[in-house]
Amino acid sequence: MSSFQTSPGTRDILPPHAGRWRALVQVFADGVESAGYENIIPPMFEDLGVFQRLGDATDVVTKEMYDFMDKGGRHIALRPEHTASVCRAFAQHRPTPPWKVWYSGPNFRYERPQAGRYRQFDQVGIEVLGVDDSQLDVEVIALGWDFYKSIGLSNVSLIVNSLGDAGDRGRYIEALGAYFTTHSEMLSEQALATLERNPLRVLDSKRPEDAPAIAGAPTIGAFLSTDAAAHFAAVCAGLDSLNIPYVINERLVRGLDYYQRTTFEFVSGSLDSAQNAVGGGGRYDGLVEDLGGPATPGIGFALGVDRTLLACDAEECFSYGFPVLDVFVIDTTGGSHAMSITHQLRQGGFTADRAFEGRSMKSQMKSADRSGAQVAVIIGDTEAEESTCTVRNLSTSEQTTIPSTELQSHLASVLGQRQPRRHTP
RNA sequence: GUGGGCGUAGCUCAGUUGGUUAGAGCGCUAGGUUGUGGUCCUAGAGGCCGGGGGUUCGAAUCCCCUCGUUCACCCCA
Repeated sequence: MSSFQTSPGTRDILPPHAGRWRALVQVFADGVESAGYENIIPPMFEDLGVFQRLGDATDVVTKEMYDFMDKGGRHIALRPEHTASVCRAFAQHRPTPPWKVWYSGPNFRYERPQAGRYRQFDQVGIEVLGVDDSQLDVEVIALGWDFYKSIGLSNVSLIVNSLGDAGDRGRYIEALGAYFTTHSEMLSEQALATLERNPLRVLDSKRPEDAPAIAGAPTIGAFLSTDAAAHFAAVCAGLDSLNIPYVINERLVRGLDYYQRTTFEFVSGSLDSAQNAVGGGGRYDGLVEDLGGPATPGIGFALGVDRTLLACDAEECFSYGFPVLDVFVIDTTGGSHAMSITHQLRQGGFTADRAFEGRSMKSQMKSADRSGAQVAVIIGDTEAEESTCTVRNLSTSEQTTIPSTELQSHLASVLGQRQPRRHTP
């Protein structure tokens, strides 16, 4: 046992998993960039106040924040999510709306780790600021939906709801609180505690004993203003016209307090754990203003990278093959030929590797085999003396010896032409 | 924060009612093959049995504490 291990809720993403991870982010980036979204990289920590705007009643703010005083006496917090940072960035830099951005990176929440839940966890996501149009809601949801399709996930369902405008939400929460209070004898102890902080969140309880009370609770639909109801109907109609299947669930309330109007969640049917929500988002029209910016509508979503990959494992999709080399260079004369040949091949655009420490021919051949290289280039005493090299096809075991000067052109004819590396001027 | 399961080699795991020097498979290294991989054979390296305390002549094994991990609640991606 080594002296140090990763801190609870964190882990090393090792190869080959890290390669698959990066590939997933790449697919996401390609998808949203083709829709006009540009990358934003906010800092990993901010003034605590930025995140307190997420809501006093959310656990994310009240008990899960990684916060500390820095040496300058500032109260700092590691970001628990990206949305608040993006809105802070908008308020700070005032870019011209519409501002369409995407991000990818780690977030931090102090929770007890379990399946699909870590203290440092990665999300990819998008945010759009400055557009109040139900068609944008449809675009955002569609981009999330299309991403899951593009990595091969089929067992993901989309759940949508509307929380109405700020006023609707307030009236609904009031009615909900009144209802649960009169039925408090039907609620679990935990649900009663939740009721104190935020009646909306009681709807999230997974405890069976709370189910009857929740089933009889008033639903948000009846409280929507004319505007909010029309907005939601337009979103649903848009999803219909794009043939994106969805389920309306009036019990869907998202975890952060800033959501208004459209909210949605992507749930994997292949994850039997409690963490089956692989992504979620919604509209947050008041957040930029809360952070000191101009009144600006906003909408976005975040997808959990870990959970998405867990879902891929369950559905056996988005498999990742480790990168295969073009060439493995074997040198039994001490290694200096391998050093120069791999360097030249890499400059010529070939992927190439070699062994070190002057190992035996057999050992180097094993390394070549494990590397997955298509051909081995072999330099032994004979080749060194004659300025030749032996090129061996590792799948057919055929090999020929050629003059060293013809190596690159020979490889190009065997493996196909490669683009030489160029240096940016 | 609350509750349950589990910690033995790099990995997956055996280990009898407590009893000498803790094992296997895979992986790794080397040799069999005086320049040639994937199969096969042989050998080798690699363990504070998570950590600390206790019971005992004797503890991987029993007890307590602790740390880690895992699952659920809570909450969330």
